[in-house]
Amino acid sequence: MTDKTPTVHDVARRAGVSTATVSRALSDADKLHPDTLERVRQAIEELGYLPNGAARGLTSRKTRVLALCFLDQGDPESDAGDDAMLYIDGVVRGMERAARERGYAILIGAVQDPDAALDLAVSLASRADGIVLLGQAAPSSAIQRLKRLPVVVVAGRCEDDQGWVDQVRVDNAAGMTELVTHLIEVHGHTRLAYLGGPADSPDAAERWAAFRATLTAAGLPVPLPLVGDFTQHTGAQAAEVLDPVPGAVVCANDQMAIGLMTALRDRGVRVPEEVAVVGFDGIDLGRHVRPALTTVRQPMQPIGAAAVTLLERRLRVRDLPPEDLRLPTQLIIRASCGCPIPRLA
Amino acid sequence: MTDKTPTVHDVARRAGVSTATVSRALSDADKLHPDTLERVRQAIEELGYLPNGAARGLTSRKTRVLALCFLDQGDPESDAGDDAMLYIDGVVRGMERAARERGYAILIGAVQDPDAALDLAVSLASRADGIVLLGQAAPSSAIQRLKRLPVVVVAGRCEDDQGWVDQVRVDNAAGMTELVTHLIEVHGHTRLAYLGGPADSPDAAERWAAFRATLTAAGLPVPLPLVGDFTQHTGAQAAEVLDPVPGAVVCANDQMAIGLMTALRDRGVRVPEEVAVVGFDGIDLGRHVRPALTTVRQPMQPIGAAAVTLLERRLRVRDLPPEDLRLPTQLIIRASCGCPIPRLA
DNA sequence: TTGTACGCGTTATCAA
DNA sequence: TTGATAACGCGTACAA
Repeated sequence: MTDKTPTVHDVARRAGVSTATVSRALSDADKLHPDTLERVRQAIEELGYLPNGAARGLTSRKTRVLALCFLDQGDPESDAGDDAMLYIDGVVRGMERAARERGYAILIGAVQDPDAALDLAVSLASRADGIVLLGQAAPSSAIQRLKRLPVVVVAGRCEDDQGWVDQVRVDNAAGMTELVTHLIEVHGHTRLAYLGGPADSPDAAERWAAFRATLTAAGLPVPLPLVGDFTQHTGAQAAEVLDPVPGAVVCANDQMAIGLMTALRDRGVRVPEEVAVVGFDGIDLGRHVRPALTTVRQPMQPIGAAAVTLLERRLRVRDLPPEDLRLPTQLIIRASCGCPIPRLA
Repeated sequence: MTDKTPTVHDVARRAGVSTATVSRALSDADKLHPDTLERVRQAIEELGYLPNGAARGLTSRKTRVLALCFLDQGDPESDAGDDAMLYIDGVVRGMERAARERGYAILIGAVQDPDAALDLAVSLASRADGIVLLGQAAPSSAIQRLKRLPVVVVAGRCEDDQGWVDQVRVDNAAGMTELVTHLIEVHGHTRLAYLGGPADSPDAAERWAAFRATLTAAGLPVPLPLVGDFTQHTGAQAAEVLDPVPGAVVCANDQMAIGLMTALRDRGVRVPEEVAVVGFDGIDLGRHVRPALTTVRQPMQPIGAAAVTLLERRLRVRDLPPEDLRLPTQLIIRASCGCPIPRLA
C-alpha cells in the first residue's frame, strides 16, 4: 500500500492503459471506447485519484480561477466594519454566481493594512486567470504590477488609472441627486444637513460632490458636512452635534443613518415628523428599522457579476479599450423621508 | 518586444543570473548578495514578472489554498435563500480571517444541484491543500472521494460519516434546550407550538429532537410540529394554521420566526403579550425587528475559523483521530419572549 | 481508438 | 554566494 497520492501514471498502470488515455477520460470522455473509459473510471475510484490542479494549470496555462482582493478592516470582535463586509459579501456572491456559469471558482484574499495589498494582490494573481481589486485594495502600484493579467477595479479611486484598467462602479452622483431631489421637491425641504464618509473613500467623495451640486442647483445653501467613518456609532454621535435640528439629514451610508435615527429617537426627536433621515447603500437592515429607511440601493451582486463579465471578456480578447462601467443605483423610498408607509415594509 | 508572459528564465537572463538565483530572490532573499538581489528586483520590476502559481504548486506540492464547497439554492432574483447565504457569508468571513493568519487564501465554489456537489468538490479539491464541505454539499460519496486530502465537514448530516472526518457543528441541542427551558421556567409557558425546518436539514432535526426532549423532561405535552422551509414566507403561513393560539411558538430559525411575528401582528395578535415567539440562528435582522427577537445565536465566524484550524492541523499531522467539534451556541434574550425590553436594542 | 514523449515554470539538490 | 539540472504531474502533438 503506497501512501503517495496517485498520479495519472498510477491510474494508467492500474487500468492497463497509457497516461494519455487517463487524461482523455477526464476531459474527452466521449472519445474513448466505453470499456476503456469504464476501466479508467474504476481505477480512479479505487485509487482515490484526484487530478493535480497545479500540473494541469501548468500545461494549460489556465487556472479557471478568478481572484478577489480586498481590505478587511473590521475589528474581528465587534460589529463595526460590518457595513463594508456586507457590501463585500454581496460582491462575492455576485462574482461567485457569475463565475460559476462560466466554469470559474473564486479565490478570496484580504488584508487589513492597505500597504500589504500589493503583495496580496500579486500572490493571488499568480494563482488566477484574472483578478478583481476592491476599493482601497487597488493602489496604482498594484494595478501597474499586475498589468500582465486581466484586472478589474471595483469602486476604486476615481481619478487614478482612469482609462487604464477596466472598472466597475456605481453611479453615486445620479443616486445622490435623485435622493436629494426627492427631499427637496416632494417634501419641500430647504435646510438639509450632511453626514459624510471618510475622506479616503471615493464613494464618499462622489456622494458629497453630488449632494452639494444638487443643493446649489436648487439655489439652496450648502451646509458644512459632518464627517463620519461609516459606522452606526458615528451616526449616533452626529445626533449630539446636530443642534438646530435641520429639516433633513442626508447620510453617506445606511449604517450612519440608522445610528443617527436611533440616537435621535433616544433624544426624543421624532423621525420623520421632525426631521427626515435618509441613507445610501440599501443594506438589508434598512428595511427593518422603524421608520424604514429611505435610501439609494447599490446593486452589490450585479457589481460582482459585472466584474466577472469584464474579466472573462478580456480573457478572451486582450486588446480592448478599457471599460468604465457605472452601474445604476435605485432610489428606495420608504418611511424615514416622510413618505407615507407603504403596504409592505 | 515579446508578448509572452515572462518566466524565471527571462528574469534570470535580464539580470544576468541563473534561474535558481531568481527563485531564491523570491523566497530566501537574505541568502543572496545584496547587489544580486537588487539586479533581480530590477529585472522583475521591468518585465512585470509574476510568479506562476501552478508551477510553484507543482514542485512544492502545496497550493496555500483552502477550499470551501457549498450549495447555493437561493433564487438569484428573490430574497429567498438569503438565510442560508447569511450563514455562509459568516462562515466565509471566519474562514478567510483564520486562513489569512496562516498564509492561506480561500477558494470558493458553489452549485445549486446537490448532485453536482461531488464534481465541484473534486474540482476544488484538486486546487487546494484542504477543503471544507458545507452542509448538504457533503454527501458521503464526496467525503469518500476526497479522502486523500484533509476534509472538514461543517453542519453536515449527523449520522453519516461520524467518526470519519473532522467535523464542525453547532450544539443545536444545548441551544434549543436552553431556549425552551427559558420559556418554561422564566415565563411559565406550558402550551408550546413548534415550527420546524425541512426534513433533510440536520440542524432542523437536532433542534426538533431537543425541543421535544425538553418538553418531555418537563412533563409537558409535545405538540405536532409544523414543518416549514426556513423562509419568512413559511413563517407567515404558520400564522394562519396556528388557530388556538398557543402560549409560545418556537421556530427552528429566525426567518420563520420573523415571518410569523409579522403575520401574527397583521392578524391582530400581540407579540409577546398574547403569544411569545422565538427563533434560532441569531441573524442580524432579529435585532431590529419589533419586538426584537429572542433567539439562539450560532457563531458563524467561529465555525469558519474552527474549520480552518482543523484543516491546518491535519495538514501538519495526518494521523490524528477525527475531531467532532460542537461549538457552543448563545441564548440571546430580547423582547419577543416576553422579557422586559433591555436598554439597548 | 490508443500510446509515446516532450514541455509547461518552478524549486531543490548537488557542485562549484 | 551562485549555477546546472533533475524532477513535479499533466496535456497534447504526433505516431501507430
